[in-house]
Amino acid sequence: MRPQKVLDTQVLEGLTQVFRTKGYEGASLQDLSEATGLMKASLYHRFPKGKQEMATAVLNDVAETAQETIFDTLLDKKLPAIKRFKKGIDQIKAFYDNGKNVCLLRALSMQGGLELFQEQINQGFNDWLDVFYKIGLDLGLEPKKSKDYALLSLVEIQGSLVVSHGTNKTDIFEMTLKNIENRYLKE
Amino acid sequence: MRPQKVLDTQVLEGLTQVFRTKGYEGASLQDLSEATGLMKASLYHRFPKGKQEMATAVLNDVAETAQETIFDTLLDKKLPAIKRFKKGIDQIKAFYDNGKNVCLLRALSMQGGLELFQEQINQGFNDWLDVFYKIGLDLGLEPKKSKDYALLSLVEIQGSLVVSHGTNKTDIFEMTLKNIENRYLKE
DNA sequence: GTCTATAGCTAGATAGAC
DNA sequence: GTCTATCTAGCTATAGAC
Repeated sequence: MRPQKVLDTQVLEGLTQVFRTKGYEGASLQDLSEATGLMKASLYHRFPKGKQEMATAVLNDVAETAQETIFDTLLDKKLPAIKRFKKGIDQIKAFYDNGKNVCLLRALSMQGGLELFQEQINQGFNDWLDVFYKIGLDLGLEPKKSKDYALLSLVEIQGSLVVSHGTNKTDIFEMTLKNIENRYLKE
Repeated sequence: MRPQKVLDTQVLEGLTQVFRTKGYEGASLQDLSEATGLMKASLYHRFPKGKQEMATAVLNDVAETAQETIFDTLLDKKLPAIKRFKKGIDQIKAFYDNGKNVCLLRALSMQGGLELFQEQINQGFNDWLDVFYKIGLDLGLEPKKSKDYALLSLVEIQGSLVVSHGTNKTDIFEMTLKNIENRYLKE
């Protein structure tokens, strides 16, 4: 076995970058090749089923990252709810690079990608809702109110990313996160 | 002059449909041809600069539609503020076909489209902010609060469209509109 | 104004040398 | 495991008949 020229994690980083910014149809194998430092044929060696498999791998990897950096923080029962909530918000800020990153789920949600990855996209959004619901309960919200707040939080995160990106004002994202935080903490 | 086989308005409808669902890079001339009922060469006759000109025309047309159906309604000084606000919300619901439509500004906001149409996209979002700001004032909000509510409304509309679409639950969009309405009207 | 035909290029994907 | 070379199909765009 010959050694890998580029580590799997680096390849995933490159692929993620491209799919995030260009979407599924917009991402060409040439883009993916340049971003990873591997020739197209080498990408096919690692992902025999081609572009679709690359996107699936990226979706799984990003889901795992969100789980480990954000969700696990929010639900870490060793910390008091308020503390881990604030830490989680910071992680979200970092996850989206202060609003400069497009959400991968959104990027793959256009026709062409949506049909192929509907299941993972749906699962991805629902994971966010679940986690916000649970931390809401831990913060003392009634179940119904916690469900409402969870949906509202997800909607505002996604919306602020869209508007931040479209208007080129990333402070909209940060302000929105602050608002979300205040809504929970004033309870 | 030979008569048009398809009316300009119908061509624009077809183009809009495709750009909305597939984005800029994802929209092929074949897609656009099928959606409009015109051969590719005929599309080039009407839009000599090609796909980019088609997307620009669509952006302008959608902006005009938003102006005439939503913005003019919200700012129609002949009606009391509360009445036109409620009417405007209904128009927004119709504009996005109860959450089933993707927002064109968002669809064109991926890399590939964003650089080309940044100005129109930015203008589009700012038009929404302006109009919400003005109706907020008319409803009696303080300027600062009206500005906050305007941004929040835009963020929630965009976010609810993303989440509705990604989870295939369009009632999220309608519920969000209801929440936005209530936030203004309880003041 | 619309069409058929096609240019010229890039897409995703594969074969096979090393 | 990575590469060069190549295939076929699709892409945007254009030429020219009607």
